[in-house]
Amino acid sequence: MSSTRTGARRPYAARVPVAVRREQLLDAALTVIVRDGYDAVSIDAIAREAGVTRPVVYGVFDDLRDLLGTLLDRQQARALAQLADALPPVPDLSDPDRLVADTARRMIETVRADPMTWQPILLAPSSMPAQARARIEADRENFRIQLTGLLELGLALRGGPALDAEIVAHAILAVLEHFGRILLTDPDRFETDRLVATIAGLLQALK
Amino acid sequence: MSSTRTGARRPYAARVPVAVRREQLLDAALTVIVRDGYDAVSIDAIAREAGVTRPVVYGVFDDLRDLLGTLLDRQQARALAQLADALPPVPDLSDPDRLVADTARRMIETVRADPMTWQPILLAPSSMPAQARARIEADRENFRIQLTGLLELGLALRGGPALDAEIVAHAILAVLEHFGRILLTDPDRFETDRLVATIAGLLQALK
DNA sequence: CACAATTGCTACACACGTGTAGTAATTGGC
DNA sequence: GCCAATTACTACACGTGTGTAGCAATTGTG
Repeated sequence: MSSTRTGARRPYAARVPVAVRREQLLDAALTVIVRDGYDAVSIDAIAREAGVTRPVVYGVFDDLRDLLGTLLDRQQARALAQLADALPPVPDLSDPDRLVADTARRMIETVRADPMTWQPILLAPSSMPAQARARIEADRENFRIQLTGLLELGLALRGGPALDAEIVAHAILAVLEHFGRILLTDPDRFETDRLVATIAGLLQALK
Repeated sequence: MSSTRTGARRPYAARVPVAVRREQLLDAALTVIVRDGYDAVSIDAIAREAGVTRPVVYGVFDDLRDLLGTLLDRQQARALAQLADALPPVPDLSDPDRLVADTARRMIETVRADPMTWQPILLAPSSMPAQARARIEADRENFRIQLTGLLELGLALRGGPALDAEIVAHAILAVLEHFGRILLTDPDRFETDRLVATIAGLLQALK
């Protein structure tokens, strides 16, 4: 375990009210996840990262499941808020292609701006607790359903070809997530403009 | 550890030559991975799955890293062989759209036919050993490069719009993998014909 | 400035995985 | 049928994570 050398007493960590410690521990957990991956997450690792001992963590959370669930609540809220900001509140339907391109640009910039929030979502590994995976998956599904609706509308409005909106929504989301992952793992690989330009080109080709 | 009740001697597992045991252990490891995930893989779990004790495993492999590396060799070879079978050996360039649709159908059927092989590749989690991840990623990259070349050729040949072939190749691969994952986790969700029809529709829309 | 509430630490018992030394069962060849 | 080579098992020492009981330091309040 973490340094059980008997004799020298460990210097006390700053005394901090529970509510603050809670946030610190969630931050520590996120840091560990982003830096070392989900596999490295343990009560012990989080305590170490936060500079306290394990009993301090147990004083705030029941166990790792409880802690990660709470973290997910927080990160889910942040991600959804950012996503809502990136999506157009009052879509200007007069130029659908431009609308799509602008929205894509805002989403790219959103991920670039806060990778800590997006990494655990876009790079969510199977080792994540099943409960957490299910909740992320539910959000994803929800987003996909909205996207499907938009597509049906858009395809009709734009006079494009008759396509299976559900499948296309799956495909679009898969592409979004793929490039989201690239933005996280290798941010300099593709410039934002290049990605947006390709989207615009594809839309134009679909006349 | 696994049942250390002293007294009753464990019945001997069938005596088997090393070469056979090696394959059995690889099969056991794959079973554990597919059923319980990478996190559940351990020398102990594999030994249990194979119905032997840990020292038997250590008699065949140095450690877990060695075992998983060997498994990856085997599965990589199987997957690449299946993929090669699915791709057209002598592409008929007279009807590119049909060629793409037929190839897609064969790939879908390939994944459906042998999910055990494809799950560890398509659902490869971050908890996988870095070395193994790197090798799978190298194959993916290789495939993507070939795809990029085909696209440049195809886009020119087909008289489609000028597009960023590299980005489009990324996107296509992301979509392929996404539907591959769906085929594994929820095989009945989309019928093969429906997927192929959507591809055909998209191609047609891109005239 | 003392003291009680709060916060943090040490140390333990337990669980599970690793890797190995020593021993026992099996089995094919004589 | 015996025996030596092969294969498998038991039992141990060790490492790392969990969860908790009991004690120690800190701090703000009277």
